[in-house]
Amino acid sequence: MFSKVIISDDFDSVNKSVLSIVNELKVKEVEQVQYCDDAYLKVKRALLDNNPFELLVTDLSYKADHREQKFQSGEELIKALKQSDSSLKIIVYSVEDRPLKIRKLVQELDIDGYVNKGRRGLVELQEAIRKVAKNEKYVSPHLEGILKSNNKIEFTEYDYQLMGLLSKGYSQEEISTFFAEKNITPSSLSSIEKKLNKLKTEFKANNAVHLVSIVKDLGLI
Amino acid sequence: MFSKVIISDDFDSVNKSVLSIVNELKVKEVEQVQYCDDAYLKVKRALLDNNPFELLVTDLSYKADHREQKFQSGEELIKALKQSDSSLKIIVYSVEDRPLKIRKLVQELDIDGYVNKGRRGLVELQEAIRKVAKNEKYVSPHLEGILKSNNKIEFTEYDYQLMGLLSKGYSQEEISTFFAEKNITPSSLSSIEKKLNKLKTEFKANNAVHLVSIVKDLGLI
DNA sequence: CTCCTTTTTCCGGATTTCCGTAATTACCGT
DNA sequence: ACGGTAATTACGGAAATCCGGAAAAAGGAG
Repeated sequence: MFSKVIISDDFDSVNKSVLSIVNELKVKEVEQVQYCDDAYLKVKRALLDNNPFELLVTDLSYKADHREQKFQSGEELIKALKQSDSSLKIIVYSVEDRPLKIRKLVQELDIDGYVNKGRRGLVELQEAIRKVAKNEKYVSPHLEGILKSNNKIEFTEYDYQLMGLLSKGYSQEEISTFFAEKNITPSSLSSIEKKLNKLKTEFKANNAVHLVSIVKDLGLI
Repeated sequence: MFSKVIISDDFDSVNKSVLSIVNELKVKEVEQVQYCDDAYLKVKRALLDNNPFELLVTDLSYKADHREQKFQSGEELIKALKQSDSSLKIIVYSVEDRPLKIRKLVQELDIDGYVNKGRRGLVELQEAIRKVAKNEKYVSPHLEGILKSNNKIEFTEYDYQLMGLLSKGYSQEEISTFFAEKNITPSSLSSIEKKLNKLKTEFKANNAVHLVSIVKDLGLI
């Protein structure tokens, strides 16, 4: 089992109960924070002190408040930490259950565990910590399926911008001139129509309104 | 202080820590549930047994799972309970921070307290319980402002349906025939255009896509 | 019932989106 | 440099939307 763990979650209600189940596991040293930046600083500090954390349990979304933050989300935090300290294990504990998001975390960012907050979230989290301590991976049982499904809809930076502008009320022509100004290709009205069409068939949308609605629900924009 | 309290939240992580802070308040009898239906049944049962609950602390959104539920949300639960037992005090403990939703709860459903889950949520919740026990009302400090602002955009059932269909990919003409079939007036294409226009100016939207995007962000659909 | 106001419907034209096809350009390997 | 393929752009017509104004219907007050 781990001997030094850090917990990061903005809600005190979650933080508190996660702390208690980590304590049940007889972890000697446990710290908890409510901001990504604090988590980052503590991990870095411990590393410099030659007494590094072995596990980070973190949420994904953090409410913004008066405190200015460098890292706005758990994902950013993880990216930064993965670069500097590859030995730190990471378990994400979040309500997020959208396939694309989770797949990105597990496959690209290579986290060690993903536990979905839910009715049995704490139980699963305890199980996850045990597994990860044994160098195994863990993903909430009801989510494992979605990682395997080769749902290979790829959503590029271009798509992201396009849908973003559309949802902000830009007409297709306005998007065209916008792209032209920023030297983003393709920028012609025709190309934008084509791209939109492709996205509409991919996401089975009837029209632009529907498409934006779907993409928002999937959390892609 | 209360002597009999029921806590309802689908996440075990939240449920657990809410329980602990209620216990700190020396409440004799505390029960907790993870489904709205269970909360309803327990409250009703206790009422019949002449040993009613005095306070309900509940979340608003409940994840659906395998168990079939009569009440899908905390709001539905509250509506039902308010009808049958007017003496039961209710505090909502939720991440929801959208003005319209909260105003509805506080003003229409007449709940006794609204605590926003956040970094100091538990502290606020304890304060809320103390106040409500003294027959006072409580709303999280940072949210009080939004209740006063006379932001009187009213969103009717008609608007709700209209925007819902639009976001599901219906064309305006399809919505027209749909309304005609269901005897929802006005149903003519022109009226729908007019209504849409009104909503567009109200929400400062450039077009239909923009409007749906805004309304989704506000949580109105 | 009559007058007046509001709501709903009808209508016409401008604009935008939608959709297929054709022309042009860019890219790549040989 | 050349041919071939893919990506981008251009274009034209149909459909949908956007936007006013006017007609018709509904509702309310006296």
